[in-house]
Amino acid sequence: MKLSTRARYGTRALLDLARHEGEKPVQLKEIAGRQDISLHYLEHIIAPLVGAGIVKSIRGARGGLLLTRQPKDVKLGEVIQLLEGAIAPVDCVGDPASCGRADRCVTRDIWCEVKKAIDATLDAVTLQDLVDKEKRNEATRKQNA
Amino acid sequence: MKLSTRARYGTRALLDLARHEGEKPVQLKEIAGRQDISLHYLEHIIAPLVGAGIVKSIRGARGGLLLTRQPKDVKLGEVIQLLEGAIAPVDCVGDPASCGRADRCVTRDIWCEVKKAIDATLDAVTLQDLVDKEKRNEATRKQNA
DNA sequence: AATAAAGTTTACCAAAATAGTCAACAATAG
DNA sequence: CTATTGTTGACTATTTTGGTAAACTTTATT
Repeated sequence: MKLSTRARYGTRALLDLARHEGEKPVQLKEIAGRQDISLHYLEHIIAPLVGAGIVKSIRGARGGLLLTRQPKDVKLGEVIQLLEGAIAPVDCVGDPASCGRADRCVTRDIWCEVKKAIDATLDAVTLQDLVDKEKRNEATRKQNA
Repeated sequence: MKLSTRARYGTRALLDLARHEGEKPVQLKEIAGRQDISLHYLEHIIAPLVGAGIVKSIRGARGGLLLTRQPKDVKLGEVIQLLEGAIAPVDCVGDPASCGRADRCVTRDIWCEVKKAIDATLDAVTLQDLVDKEKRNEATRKQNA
């Protein structure tokens, strides 16, 4: 039950993008630098997000990335789904045909509930929530310094 | 976010054990047969459960496995934990030192919540619950047949 | 004591998934 | 035209997972 680093890095990258977005596009290179992620690897991670239309990319000089929606309209569940594929603890949750026992398997019911619990948790959080939280954290740290 | 087959098989095996347990120990071979799991593989899966004392093994002729507690006292969360290791979507959830950013990382907070959601779901179910559910299922199937 | 029936342990292997790098390419601003 | 930036696909290394095999230990039975 581990989250892939793609999902972790991708979430961090989106959060970074949300925080630094303004008029100008944010460059992959900047995000990679701030988040300590290899630029090349980050390219691959961002790709599915561009593909899904969550972020828009602008090529060429002065190019970069932009969010296509407001951070408050981007649920974490959607992001993880794109980076990680569907959150199904076992295949038969999404695809009952994948196991001959699915129709009478009581453990399957449990895995379904687990999936629901995860989805609910992730869908309750938006990028904006993360941005806000990060800002609050930083303010607190500054006070204590 | 996949569950390993060890966790799936292990849960099925324990459920099988709980259902067939009586005075006599239940043999690995029987469980393997009923649950369609390779005997050799099942041995590996059961090992940590024996180690943790959830099941007791009796060697030699007429040996087999026994549950050391009543099925109603075995929470699924505990079982999965043993088979799968701690349910930590990312390492820093269980071990903040594993990532230098843990102290100020807001995404980490989310992963912690996901963990909590999963744990809560799994801890709400016991082996007895599964046994009961399976029995009910079978009764229903028989009626409809 | 001998033997057969269990579980235990260790070693090993193959396939798949994951993490990451590299280099050629495409688009765009200036 | 050219420097800058994202895109893509090929490639590699590592880890995890799923599984098999064989030697070993313990115990019941005769």
